[in-house]
Amino acid sequence: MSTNLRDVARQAGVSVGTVSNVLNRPDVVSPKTLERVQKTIADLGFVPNGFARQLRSGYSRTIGLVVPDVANPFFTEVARGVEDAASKRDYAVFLCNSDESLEKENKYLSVLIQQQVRGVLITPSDSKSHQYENLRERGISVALLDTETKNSSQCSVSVDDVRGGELAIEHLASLGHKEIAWVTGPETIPQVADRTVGVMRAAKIAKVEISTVRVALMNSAQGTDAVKKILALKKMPSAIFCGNDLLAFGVMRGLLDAGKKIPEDVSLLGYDDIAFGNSAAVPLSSISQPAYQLGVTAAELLISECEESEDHAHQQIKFQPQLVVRASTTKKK
Amino acid sequence: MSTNLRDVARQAGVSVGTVSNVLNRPDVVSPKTLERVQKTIADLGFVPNGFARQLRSGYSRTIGLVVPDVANPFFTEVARGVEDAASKRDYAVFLCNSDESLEKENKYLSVLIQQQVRGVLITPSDSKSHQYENLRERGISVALLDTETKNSSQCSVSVDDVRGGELAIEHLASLGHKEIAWVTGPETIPQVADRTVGVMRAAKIAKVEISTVRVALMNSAQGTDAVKKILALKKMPSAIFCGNDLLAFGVMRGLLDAGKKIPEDVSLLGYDDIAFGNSAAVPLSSISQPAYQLGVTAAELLISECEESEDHAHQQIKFQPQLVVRASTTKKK
DNA sequence: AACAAGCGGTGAAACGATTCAATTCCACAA
DNA sequence: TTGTGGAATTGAATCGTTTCACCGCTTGTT
Repeated sequence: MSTNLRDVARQAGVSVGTVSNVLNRPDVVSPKTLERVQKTIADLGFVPNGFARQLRSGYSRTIGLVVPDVANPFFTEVARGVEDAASKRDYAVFLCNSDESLEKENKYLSVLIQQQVRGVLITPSDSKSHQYENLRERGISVALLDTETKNSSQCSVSVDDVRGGELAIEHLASLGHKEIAWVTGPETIPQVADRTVGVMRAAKIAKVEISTVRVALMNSAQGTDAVKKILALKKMPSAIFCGNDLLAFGVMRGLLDAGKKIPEDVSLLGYDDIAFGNSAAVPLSSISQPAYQLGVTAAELLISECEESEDHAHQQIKFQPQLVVRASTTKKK
Repeated sequence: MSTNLRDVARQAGVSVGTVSNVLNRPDVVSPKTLERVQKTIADLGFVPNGFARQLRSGYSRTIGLVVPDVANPFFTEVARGVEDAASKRDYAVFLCNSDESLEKENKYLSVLIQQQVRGVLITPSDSKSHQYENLRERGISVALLDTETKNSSQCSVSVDDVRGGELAIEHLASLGHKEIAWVTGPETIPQVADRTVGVMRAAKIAKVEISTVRVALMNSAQGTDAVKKILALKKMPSAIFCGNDLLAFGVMRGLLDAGKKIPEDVSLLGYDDIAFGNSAAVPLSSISQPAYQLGVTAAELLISECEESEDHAHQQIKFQPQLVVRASTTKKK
């Protein structure tokens, strides 16, 4: 079979304990021995057996990442951030797509328990779920990703979605728009709910009228469908704000197909500022979130929680969204 | 700490062997004992330690997925396919981004060995690498993803890149283009090399002149940079074919910024047919690959290889690319 | 010379499951 | 009563690490 510690020890003429030290505490081994053992390890192509290591030490070096859908460019960026940060700390990442289904989410959490992950980074698909306590009881750290928590007994990394909603409406209002359509997904999604809060708050202050257009899934196809509903509104809005860029792309296509000009006839604003916004038919104005940074920060926070569990102070980090103006929004005529 | 087999055994008044049998071979245990032990397990909330189980049995239920970059929409789709298929079989997936660096790739392979994955799905960043043999010797199955292998001793799932290159040039030639720029990455990437073969073969037949413009990384930024090189060519080509859509988006932006009209001044053709092609400034014609299907098929193949290692027949599956014509390519004036 | 301190290194005891040869149990036949 | 065979159960060995008490050896101090 594959070579093990004992083989290396025999070959290098030392004890297994010493080889283990070379691996885990190189500083306590004499340089001469260190080098010899390292050479043997390289020669034999030895890689320690993770199970045995973890069995003995009680801890794995893996974390789970549960997101609604990596295919959503925002989460793709987040995932890269998580992966890069974890890799830097020599952690491996399990990728799980919950598709915003609580059932799938729970199934994945069970799998992650079985895999004995050290921690879990999760974007909950639902605001209330008790499963997390179950994980904690088993000694698995949990940190919330792209979700705020009022509960100070856990870490969270989020973007201020309320502020994002405000920023959007403030921008459109400042351009003179008084009737705005807000195209978004189900309110059960925490981010959606928060953005709506911001939208409504800013609308009240700026005396803007909001027509909410609800879609079931926040993807491009549903955006195109939503255009029919928008065109059927009693009064055609002069600006449209979409819950994310995917939705906005769909809306853009629907509008263009319907013969509307952007931004001359209607201004369009997205959310997430994904990379393709620049290359869109009309370069898309959007609310930018630091997705990659979000992932990196979350992973670092989670891992440090895992490793210093004693004196770890839970942190709730909140990033600020930013308005990025491109060609799709302009002054109301 | 958490309860273990011994605790259960003591509590139920049986030996650890019996408890293990209750878990793994309930049929050999007498009904009376079975029931008693199961009740004890439930009472204590006992969950077997996966490490110990796997250490002894030698097998895990995890696979590794190594791709150049999940942030590339093509691989994002592939990853979703892999994840969905693996999840259906109760396997968990480790996500690894090699960034087309052999060094990173090898580092990740070591990590995967440590994690004792059952199999690895990899898109090699380099055509020649011996590390895979190393994995096989350790009993880890390896299947090639988006890469063909002439070696019938391993599974591979790929798309016919040579044909893709041909399709592209045949399309452009049929529109009357005689000078075509081929914007692509390093030939060390197998897909790139194959597409080039197809390009050259079709060009020869159609009597088309190809100017190759090489970039280091196949992303949007480098596409924009490449435009300078294209504009500096002795003779401006009437069509540009890009190694992937990301590159094409960059080229598109560069061309538009330089005042060129697409497709009137120059036709532009991409590769991968990613979802945003439709929403681009000029809807992008492209060569489409069945990315999600590729991922699903690869994962199923790998897992079946892992589980029936004895009588497993290695398969090399090759999908066919398809031309998708949108607005960015047209007849030469 | 005696002793302490420190460094390198050793090897056996965990970790928590699975496995399997050995043992006990029990019913039934001789 | 003894013997037999099969089913149920046992418990020690095993997987490949990490950890830790302990042992020699060298060096420095008094």
